[in-house]
Amino acid sequence: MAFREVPNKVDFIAQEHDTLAFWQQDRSLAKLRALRAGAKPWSFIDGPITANNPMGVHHGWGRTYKDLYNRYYAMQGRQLRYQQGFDCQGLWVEVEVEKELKFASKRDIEAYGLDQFVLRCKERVLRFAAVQTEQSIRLGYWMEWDDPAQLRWLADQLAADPQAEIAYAGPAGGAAGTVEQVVGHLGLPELGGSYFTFSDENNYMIWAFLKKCWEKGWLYRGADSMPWCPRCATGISQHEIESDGYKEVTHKSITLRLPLRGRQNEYLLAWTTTPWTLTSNVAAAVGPELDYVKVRQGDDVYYLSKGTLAMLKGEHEVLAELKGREMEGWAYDGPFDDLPAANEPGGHLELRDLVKGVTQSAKEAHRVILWDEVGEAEGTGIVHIAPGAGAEDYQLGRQNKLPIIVPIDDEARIVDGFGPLTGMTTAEVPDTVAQLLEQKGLLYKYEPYTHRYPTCWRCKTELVWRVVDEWFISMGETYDKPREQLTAEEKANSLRYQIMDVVDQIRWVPEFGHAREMDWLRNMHDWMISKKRYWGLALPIWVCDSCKQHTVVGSEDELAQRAVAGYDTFAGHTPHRPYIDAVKVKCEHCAEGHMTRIPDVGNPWLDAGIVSMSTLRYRAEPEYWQQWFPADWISESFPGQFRNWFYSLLAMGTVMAETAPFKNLFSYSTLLDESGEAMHKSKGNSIEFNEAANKMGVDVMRWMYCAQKPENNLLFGYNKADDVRRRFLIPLWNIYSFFVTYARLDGWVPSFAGFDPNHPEGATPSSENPLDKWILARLNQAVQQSTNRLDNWDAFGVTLAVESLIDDLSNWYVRRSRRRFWRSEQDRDKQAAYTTLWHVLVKLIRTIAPMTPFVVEEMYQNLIAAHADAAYSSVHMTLYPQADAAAIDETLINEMGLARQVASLGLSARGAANLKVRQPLAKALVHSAAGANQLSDYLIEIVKDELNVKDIEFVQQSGQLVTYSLQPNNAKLGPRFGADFPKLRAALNALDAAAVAARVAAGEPVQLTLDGNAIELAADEVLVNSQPAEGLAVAAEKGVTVGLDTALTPELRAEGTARELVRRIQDMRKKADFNIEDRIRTYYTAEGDLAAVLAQWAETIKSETLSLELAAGPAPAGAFSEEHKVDGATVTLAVEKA
RNA sequence: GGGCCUGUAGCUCAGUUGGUUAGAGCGCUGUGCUGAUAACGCAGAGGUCAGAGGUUCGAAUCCUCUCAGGCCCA
Repeated sequence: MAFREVPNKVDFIAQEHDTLAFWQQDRSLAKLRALRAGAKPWSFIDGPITANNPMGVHHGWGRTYKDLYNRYYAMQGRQLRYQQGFDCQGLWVEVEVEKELKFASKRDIEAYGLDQFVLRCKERVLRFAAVQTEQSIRLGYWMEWDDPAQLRWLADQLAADPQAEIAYAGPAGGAAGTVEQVVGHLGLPELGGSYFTFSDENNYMIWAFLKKCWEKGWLYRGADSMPWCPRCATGISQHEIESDGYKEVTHKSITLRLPLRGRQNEYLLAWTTTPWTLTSNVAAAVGPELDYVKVRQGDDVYYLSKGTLAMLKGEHEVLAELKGREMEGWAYDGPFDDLPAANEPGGHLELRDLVKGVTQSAKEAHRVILWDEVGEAEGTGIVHIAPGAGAEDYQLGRQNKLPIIVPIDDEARIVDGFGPLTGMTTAEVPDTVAQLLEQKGLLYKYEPYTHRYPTCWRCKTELVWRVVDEWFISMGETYDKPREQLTAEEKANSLRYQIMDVVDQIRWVPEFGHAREMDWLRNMHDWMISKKRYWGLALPIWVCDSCKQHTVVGSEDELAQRAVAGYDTFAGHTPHRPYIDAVKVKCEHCAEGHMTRIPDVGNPWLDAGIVSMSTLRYRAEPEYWQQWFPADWISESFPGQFRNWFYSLLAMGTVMAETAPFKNLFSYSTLLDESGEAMHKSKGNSIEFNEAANKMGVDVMRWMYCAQKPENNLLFGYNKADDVRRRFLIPLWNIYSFFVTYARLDGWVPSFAGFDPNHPEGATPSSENPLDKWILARLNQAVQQSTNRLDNWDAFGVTLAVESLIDDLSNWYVRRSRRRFWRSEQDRDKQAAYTTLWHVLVKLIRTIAPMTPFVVEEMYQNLIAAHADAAYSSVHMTLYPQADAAAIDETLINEMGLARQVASLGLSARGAANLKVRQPLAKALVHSAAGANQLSDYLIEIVKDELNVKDIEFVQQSGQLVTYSLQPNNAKLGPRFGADFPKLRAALNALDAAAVAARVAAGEPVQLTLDGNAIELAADEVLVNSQPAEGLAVAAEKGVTVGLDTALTPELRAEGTARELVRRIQDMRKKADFNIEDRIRTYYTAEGDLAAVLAQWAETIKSETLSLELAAGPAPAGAFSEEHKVDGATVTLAVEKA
């Protein structure tokens, strides 16, 4: 059966949709899985994608890598799991649901009802999981996907009645139960499909992890001063204050006078941009080594740093200078010592544990403390310290055993104990604070100040700092000694170092990933895992109502056993708020106490980090887990993930398995727009995934992602896509189209004797034709390189090898082979050409199948599947091509390189001499300094044809053609002569270059004298360069020189004219809209020389233009006729179909 | 302040273990060729390899410092 016709212009995007439909109808992935069942596993764990919005083109980048290595290892015969996952729990979902419901604060959520709110969160996750599933399928990401329609149906059911009984069929099985229960089982073995981090198993697996941490003593309740969003009423971790979490804000800054106790009319000058924190002032910090000055202004004396003197208003007189450390301990009066909060021993806060042992009140504690970080860039060099209202302040407060005043509640309202300020928000107080200070005579300056200030990454509300209680996983000590000197005991006590050991077991790509993860581990604080919100992992921590002790529950079974009340309310629900909160647990510390779950939910990186356990059935099927853990490979982008997913995977893997949860980690950089700016919806420069897929096509996107060094930022856009299409996809398609067009004309079909469906192109064909041998050598070279590159997670290297091969195929092999395909006789050489090109195409598309799965599938269907009964239905079921090392003829590759170089130089020489290629020339002279300067006859024929010369002559020495210069072979002689190298170079230059060139060309050694000593250099230690002699049509490059004999005989002139006429007639055929194979009749009326040429070259002209007749005389009516000027004479030409 | 990454032609980027005259694509200019494809060839202009110092016979490449941009930590 002949090949199906291939249009040379094709709608790649429409074709991709057809291919998607084919894969679905063919059930290609299921067939592939069946083929690989029982084979050696290749374990990939997909990091969960946040199912909260449609995916972006940056996800496309990562998912392309994931899919391509999955496909590559499937082609290496390995068995895969094909499970990707959705990240489902956490504040990001809450915030979007709040937006949908138009909520302004946490109170709105509580009024709405926690159970309903949690349902809305689950619903949203399911709907966006459906969207992302569709998008990922569009990208060609082969995974065991849930049916998006089914996911949407589940969301609808959840909204209608979560307790309704339903039956549900997942990709791998079915289950029945309430909607809520089914949703809680998504991704589990009985259903198959994507994993969801809100699943029961994921949550309970984290319980097991936390229980283990608890038992080891690593899980503890602590407190921290943290950035806090008053609108979300929750802490924001430092991680979440990204660069765009800052915005330019103008605040009212206050400079105030702090009266020094026991020094009449002397004041510290302190400055702040957050007036509300003055309510909680406890201390004033100075830099110990900073220079301070004592200045007089009127009757008052001020202290401030020397470098900030300019901030003083009005005249001043410097009285003295002193170092900050001399001021340590000076006591002063605080700005709000009249308020109750300043008079409480230990300060004013709920978390009394934090100030255990602190007996002073803030009023009693006010004093100057030292702090190395104090600077003079702004303010007065004296920093007001409020340990309850700032991060560094809190640390300093703890170090100096200061009282702590926490002035605000979770919505940034001033709490009781602050007199007239109580009840106001932090945003409202500046004017009042300034007024009160003015009344007390403490205000020095009150003016606007513009600076970058952190805001909530979700709602852009300005953040405040609060001291709150949170739960932490201890990272352990950071010891001040090299890691290898730690004792076993020290390591056992420190999770930090255990993780570091695990990091060493992993191959990081790029390599600097190792250093980054280590840096993160060295510096990271204890891991805060709690969040005061609603939708997320229910932290399995219960606190006793009477004795206040804590306990941790490690599984659903343990919960059932230990429950003493409220279990009925919870039963049948997923372990989420509010139902889980109803369960009371018996206290193990005091006899009769009931324990209540703390209301906090978990950090979502717990959800993501546990998947190397939860999705691999750690609890239910240890053998299965053993088989698939650790992952062979994981991948995410590196900004952020070293401290997020990579970290949480490592931490949890280390705790649970004491080993690396993955063996290889591949990471990549950031996707930006084409001008290098971050993509932002608000900036209008972002490109939606769907838009990109439907405008540029997915194969183009995928190749663009691959053709990029992953450690560099990817500049993504339509121009780059156009470039990729023109450089890669279109040439590939045109080669294919060319092949099929001619194979159809000739009725050529491949032979499938000894067909192996795993390697459908079969063994390397044998051909006598050097072009065929050459392209087969290049093909196998590219396959070898590709395999090697992919084995090292280097898709970019593959694109380099493949694009170069496609260029060779398109611009040399096919171009040079065209006439072989055109010839009318079916000889051996033509058969060899078909066999070779078909083989190259099939092996090539299989080499790139992991990267551009769509276009190669289309080609495979036509080139293979339609003809061989035993073929697999999809190219993606075949095994990765094996490079045929015997076919890689390096000598031939080099020779062809020389031939192309000679052709290129010849054309250059023609250009320089203004000799057009249509004009044949008698001879080209070639000189190559490389020594073996011969080309086979066949290659010489090619070069003659390319250059349109009658003869090629290789010359050993050609004084007319070139002059010589000598150079030492640095790589060889550098090491041999070392410091004497410059002398050697000078000595070499002093020799007669032409004479040395002759010896070198003959392979003879060269003698010279160096410092009076005779030296002998081997031929390959001397490099002979040739420069074109002046005034000839000569071009030279890298040791090869080509000269042209420019003398034109009348015969050569006539032939040139004939070729010119052929060209004109061909052009007319095109204009007349004839088909390529149409036979025509050609008529002419010409003068003098032209008439003679037409007569003399009639046979050539006829055969080149498919003219059955070339007749002198006027054209019949209806023929396509044109008048031409050739060589200054006029000729009228006419063509008509025969 | 500390860690990591990046800096090569107008733009986007390659550049292997230190070794001959630092390359490609795009863009620009000129030109040639074509039943050769959405093209292609040849040539030209375009480079302080971010800067300085060092190691070396020899540095885009190795070392130190500085500058600029980015990511992370503080």
